[in-house]
Amino acid sequence: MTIEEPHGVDLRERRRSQTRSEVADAALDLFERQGVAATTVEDIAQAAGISPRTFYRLCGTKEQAVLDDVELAASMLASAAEVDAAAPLRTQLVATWRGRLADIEADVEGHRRHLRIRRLIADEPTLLAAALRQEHQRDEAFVAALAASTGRDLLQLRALAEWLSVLIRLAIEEWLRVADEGGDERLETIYDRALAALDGTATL
Amino acid sequence: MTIEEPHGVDLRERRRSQTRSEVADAALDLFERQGVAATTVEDIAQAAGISPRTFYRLCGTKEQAVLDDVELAASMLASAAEVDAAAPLRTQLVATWRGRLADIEADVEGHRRHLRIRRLIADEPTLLAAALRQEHQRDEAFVAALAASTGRDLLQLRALAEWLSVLIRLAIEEWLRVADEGGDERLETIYDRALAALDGTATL
DNA sequence: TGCCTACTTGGCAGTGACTGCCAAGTAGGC
DNA sequence: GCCTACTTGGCAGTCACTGCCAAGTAGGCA
Repeated sequence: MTIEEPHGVDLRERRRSQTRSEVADAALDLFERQGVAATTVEDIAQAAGISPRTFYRLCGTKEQAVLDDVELAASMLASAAEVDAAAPLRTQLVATWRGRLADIEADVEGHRRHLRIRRLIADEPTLLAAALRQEHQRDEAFVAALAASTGRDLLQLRALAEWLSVLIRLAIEEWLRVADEGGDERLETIYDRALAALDGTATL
Repeated sequence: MTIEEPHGVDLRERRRSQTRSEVADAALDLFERQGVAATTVEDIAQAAGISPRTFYRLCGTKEQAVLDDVELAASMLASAAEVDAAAPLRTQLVATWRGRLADIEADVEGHRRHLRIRRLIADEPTLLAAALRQEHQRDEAFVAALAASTGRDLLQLRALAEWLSVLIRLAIEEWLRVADEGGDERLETIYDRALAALDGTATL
């Protein structure tokens, strides 16, 4: 069992994530064209050139097919690990994320895709539910990671995690809104506006 | 059409929500006993003495059967309408909700049920997804109501709504945690702790 | 009192998501 | 060129959910 580990893992893994992303493309396309409800798994599978059975093994559900790619999750966990437990947490995380969003914006191909998915999520209730759940899991993992690396009070960490999550969501949703109205405001600026809005909450 | 409106609407409505809550009880019971996945709609319908077809008309989905009852939604909208647009919003809303939570705690029968549902949500991914989606819709409606009654900047209102939503979620989840560990801390106190944690975020 | 009509209920049939199981490839490592 | 782990696809089954139609049911009215 363990002996065979280093077989062709990398190669197979690569192939796997290759088809995985082809499937995601096919799904995204069909969802945009016909809506999620009207798109069957068979449609997607056919468009991606695999069998429905394989689709399920690969993606689990229709929704996950387009959602898994929205991987801020890894970023979030990474930022939890990098944190300096002795210094102010919020400041560090806010700064980290400003950089992270700049990276996202820099990858034009990737962020265009990201926006397409976000738009879809906003329109499709079943996608929204799946996305929210994913986000929630991400937040929980984040809290766990923060707890591990800082050892602080759980309620406070939860508050911090949810707060940060709101900040990012606000920024990205505002980004989508701006983009859909033809604006070209930079993501970083939008992020700063979102931050200001969230902080301004105290005196609103 | 319009002539028949005042028929026996109230009476029928009453009957309807009567069976509706019987169904909810049956579902809650079965979910706790066997888990959501292992419980079929037919099980619930049978336990509630109705046909599956009627179940769907009444509840829409398995998950909604237990979720609809978690109606903080009305409260939230009400608090948006009551708001004094000239005074500081956050302060008003925080105060309103302290009272609202006190009411919830006062209704012992009701809050025990509420905790059961929350516990279930925490354990059952499919319920979680549905609950999150419901919460999201609630928040959007809240923003719309706030916008209507205050006319302030949308991004700020969104930030405020999400912030408040986090506060309430933190409080209720902490409440569940405390309850499950046998503590008997008052909900109001927990709410204050959650508020402090969320405010403390800025300097964490 | 008994009909009229709007509304409710339940059954039936159909679609499609998702799963476990089994058989047929396929591709590294010997 | 075989051996073996892993991948793929098909098949059958369960169950969520929907539209349609037929059979109640309960107020309101002659």
